[in-house]
Amino acid sequence: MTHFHDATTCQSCAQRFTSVFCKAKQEFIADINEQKICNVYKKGQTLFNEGSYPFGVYCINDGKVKLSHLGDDGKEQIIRLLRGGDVLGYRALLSGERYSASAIALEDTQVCFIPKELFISVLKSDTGLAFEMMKLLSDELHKAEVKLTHLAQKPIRERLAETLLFIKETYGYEADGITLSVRLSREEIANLVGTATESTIRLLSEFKKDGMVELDGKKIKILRQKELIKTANLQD
Amino acid sequence: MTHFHDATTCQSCAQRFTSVFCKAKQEFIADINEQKICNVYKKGQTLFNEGSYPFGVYCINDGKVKLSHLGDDGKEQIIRLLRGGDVLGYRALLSGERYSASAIALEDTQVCFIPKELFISVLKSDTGLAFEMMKLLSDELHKAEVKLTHLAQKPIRERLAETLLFIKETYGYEADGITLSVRLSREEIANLVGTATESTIRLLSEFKKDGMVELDGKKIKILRQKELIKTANLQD
DNA sequence: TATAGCGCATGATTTTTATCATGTTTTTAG
DNA sequence: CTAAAAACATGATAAAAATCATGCGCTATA
Repeated sequence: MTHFHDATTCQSCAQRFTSVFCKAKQEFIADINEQKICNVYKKGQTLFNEGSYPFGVYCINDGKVKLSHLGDDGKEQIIRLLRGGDVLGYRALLSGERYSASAIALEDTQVCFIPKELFISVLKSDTGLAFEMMKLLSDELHKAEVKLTHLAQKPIRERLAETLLFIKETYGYEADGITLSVRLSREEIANLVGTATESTIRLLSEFKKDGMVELDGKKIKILRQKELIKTANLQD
Repeated sequence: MTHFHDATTCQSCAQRFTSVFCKAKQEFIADINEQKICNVYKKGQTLFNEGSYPFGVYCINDGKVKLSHLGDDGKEQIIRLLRGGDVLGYRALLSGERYSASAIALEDTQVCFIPKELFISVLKSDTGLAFEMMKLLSDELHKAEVKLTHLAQKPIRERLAETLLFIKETYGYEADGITLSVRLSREEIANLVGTATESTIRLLSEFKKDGMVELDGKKIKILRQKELIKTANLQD
């Protein structure tokens, strides 16, 4: 079983320099530290469910989480991948709606929960944090718009290559420097790319044949990142 | 040529009850009123261009604007449609980046420009407005995520029906109660749906044959909204 | 007012992608 | 440890969508 760092206080939290909250004033960090509730979710467990009401925000201390939407026909669409330092659950809270997506742990994950009232009150008194939140939302909106454009305009082959690079950007490599450090099923990759599972499987096999990746079950190694970038046909 | 209402002051502006700014405190509204610069953009004119730096936010007083992205291969993707009361340009400003999309007037449009420094300083001092902005961003993010899911999972026929309904929601009908009150080219509709222009033309013809719409050049009349909703296969 | 160009329309064809079918391998649970 | 289920893989086929091609009609403009 995964072993976690000590995160009993926000002041000693491993994420204290990476999270949005690092910009909050010390006094508020102390408040958060008092009221936060830490929790460990095992792989596959749900932090919150689409359709339910938000009671606070979640702050990932260590681990990996996927945020996914159900399409009108019940098919999962993975909207975002989250890692240590990321905050989630704020979107529904800020727009005063139910959760529009479910959050599920991709591996054993340590999470701090910050109650709604506290979050809102800190946000009200700490302008810096409010601006950080606005920046965070703006960045997410930007990413969503770019993804939207690619989804509308790029063929699946390019989108799969892009998705593999995105996974690498998000979670990085294992110690060997080439294995993606997350285990996703082919179906999950498909739900990230926005395609059928079989298409993903087929294209991954092609990428393997082309020598760009190596496949070993759910372990994916990136052998030629440059070619993958070329395959993804990215401008930036 | 279009004739516009008087909008010389924010206090008498037709949008003073609908815009996000309606939640700003009176004192700040007065500041904005002093520093704003009003302008009329003719159909086809650009308010700002993807890639350039934002110097403020734009507030539509009256008119219609499209916000669009260029895909990596240069194809337009329409991200949002805006109308009187809508604000634009804030995303890039808040995340401190260049514009990631261009804003182009779909018809003669009256716009107020609010300089960056003023916008930021009001946002700093007016918590209510900051929360409104966070809510706005959250709502946009939500819409983008839903659109993303539909783009990934729904066939073009459903997406076109949904787009027509979306246009209706955004701009409404003309006096006759059935004609969409915006003139978009087939290509623009395609760039909203995320498909090829020919596919859009073909499907619109089908919708016409099915008696759901009536086509008269760029004039589109919705004859059977219920069937259109069914065709869009929407859950909510 | 002639005409070049654009937007609209539609047919034919090709490409892309999803679906169905089937077998194999890997996990999971009893 | 073993059976059942889930995940992976791959071929065959069907469906969806893009592309190419052509023609028509409107409109901007020289």
